[in-house]
Amino acid sequence: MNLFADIRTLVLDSLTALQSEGVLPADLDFTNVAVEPPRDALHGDMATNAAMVLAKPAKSKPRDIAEALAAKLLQDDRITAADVAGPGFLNLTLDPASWTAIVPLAIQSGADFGRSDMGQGKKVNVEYVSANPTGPLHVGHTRGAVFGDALASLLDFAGYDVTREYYINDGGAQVDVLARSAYLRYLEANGQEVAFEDGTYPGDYLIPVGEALKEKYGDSLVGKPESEWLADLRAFGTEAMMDMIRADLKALNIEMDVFYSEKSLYGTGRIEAAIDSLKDKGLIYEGVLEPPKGKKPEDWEPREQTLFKSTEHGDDVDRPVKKSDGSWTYFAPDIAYHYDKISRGYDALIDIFGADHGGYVKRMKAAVSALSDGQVPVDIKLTQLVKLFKDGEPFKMSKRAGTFITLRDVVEQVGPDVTRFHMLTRKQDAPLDFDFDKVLEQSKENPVFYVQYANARICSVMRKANEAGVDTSDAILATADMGANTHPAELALARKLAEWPRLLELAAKHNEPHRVSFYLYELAAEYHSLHNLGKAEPQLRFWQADSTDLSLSKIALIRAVSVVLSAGLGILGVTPMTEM
RNA sequence: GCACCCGUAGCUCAGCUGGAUAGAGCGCUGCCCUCCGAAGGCAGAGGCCACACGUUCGAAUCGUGUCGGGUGCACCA
Repeated sequence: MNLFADIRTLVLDSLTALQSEGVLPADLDFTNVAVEPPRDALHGDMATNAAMVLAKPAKSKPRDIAEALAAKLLQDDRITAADVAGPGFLNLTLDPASWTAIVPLAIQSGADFGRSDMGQGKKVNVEYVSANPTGPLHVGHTRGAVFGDALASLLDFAGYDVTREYYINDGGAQVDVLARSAYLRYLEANGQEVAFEDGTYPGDYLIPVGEALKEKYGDSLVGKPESEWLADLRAFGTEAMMDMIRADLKALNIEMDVFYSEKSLYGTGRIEAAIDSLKDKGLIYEGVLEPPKGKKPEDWEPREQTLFKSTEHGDDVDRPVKKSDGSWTYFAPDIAYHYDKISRGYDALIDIFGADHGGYVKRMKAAVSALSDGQVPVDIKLTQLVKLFKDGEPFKMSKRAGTFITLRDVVEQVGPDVTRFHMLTRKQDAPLDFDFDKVLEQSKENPVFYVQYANARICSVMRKANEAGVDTSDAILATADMGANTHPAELALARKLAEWPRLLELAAKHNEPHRVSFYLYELAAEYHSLHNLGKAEPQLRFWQADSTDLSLSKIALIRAVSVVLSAGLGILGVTPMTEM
């Protein structure tokens, strides 16, 4: 299915043959031999660097190896030309049928076209969003949510066994604040005037929580000391917030497999067990940290604490797991949480954090490395900020000014599809501009639209053909003769389609779903280009009134484009549009 | 002060495992609708890939350093 992989196999086989013939020495390492699309289409269909990679170990000239390899490769039916170029590149031209053979395959596979087994069913845990359960999700969370979800889908498509997980930070002081804030709203619901001081959450979203509390408790908690209601309200508030967050995620079509509670780690001995595990490795000690250099806090004083020797696993300084009063730091339950993930048998962990957690990466990696004895790789992806624009003007989020932009605000204004695609048009670690007007613009300036438009155009052509009485069902198209697709622009499109399985594996290997977005844009561009050629050259139109066979041949090609667009959009979590 | 991310066309950004003449969109200059959706396409101009050194047959890509921008920096979460 992956033509590039097929040809690479052919190249390796040929090299092996050359070895047995004594042309090449026997002990060669082929791992760096690549077969890839050339940058310039004029160089042919595929290029291999085999000769240059092997020249030194084989102690011969690159061009000599290339010549010998070329002769071997030409014996294969699929290879119609093999030219040595530049320092020793071997440019291969393939029989057009090799490319167009991808079309019926794509149509038969449908939404599964490009699925890979590279993951070999390995268990991967992708943790994302993990926002504190103290309020609605905002735009910053949106990016992490979309990125994490698309990455999870991508890995699933690449053959991994993926778990989508959310870590609920319901164990710290911030849920006490939530409980107190909810209590104020409860008093309000009971007719009292309240003031929201610093250190409380004044957001409107707690008003219904206050009313629900009145519903449940009547006025029985009014005037009671905190000790009588704090624990109950913490649980009540957290649950209410998580309901809201789940609904927010649902609005973006995100569903988690696991919600993991931080609180569930306390009082169960699990934090202690994780720390003990580190202690067994000699990585826990009592000590005093140096003050941070260059920026000495006013109230700094040396304190003896329980520390994790994270420096032994690549961190810059050792990190406290207990505060000086003996209680756990935030880091301790996080260690326990990752210990739990490891013990659940994952082969790899991926954490997606906001950019403001950048300082947390090294210690987390150190912890996982220590806990798993370096056996479980953890990749931590930071998602950069989203800059919001309206009418080309930037505007800032500010809780105080009341311009607190929530995930819900964004999705309600532009819809989940546009939100998701646009958030994936940049690498996750580069800042992203989000202009409420531009993302809705219906022009090629807007990649979301451009890709959707290509699919809509294809569907439109097929509708036209249908109206004329041509059966364009996939069953028919999959058997269409591809021989009529010989024009360079048609072959270019087929070539682009053939890149899909390869691209997908690369995107999955690097944990970079944005590559899918860029590929889809390029594929759409190839399609639009061919579509327009039909205006000047009627023989390139997809729907040929005087020949059903010809029409089916050409429509099969673009149906395959639609299949790949749909599969790619599916990974991004975007619904393909059949008309606009 | 330290750590992490970033520096590619006027602007916003791609660029794979190091590979050939570094790509796209916007903007700019022209052109293409009696014709499958012009919501599109084609062509042109525009680059010291921040800088320096190193590794290499070969560096935008890898390494080190410098400069510039962003973010985070005990006992918060």
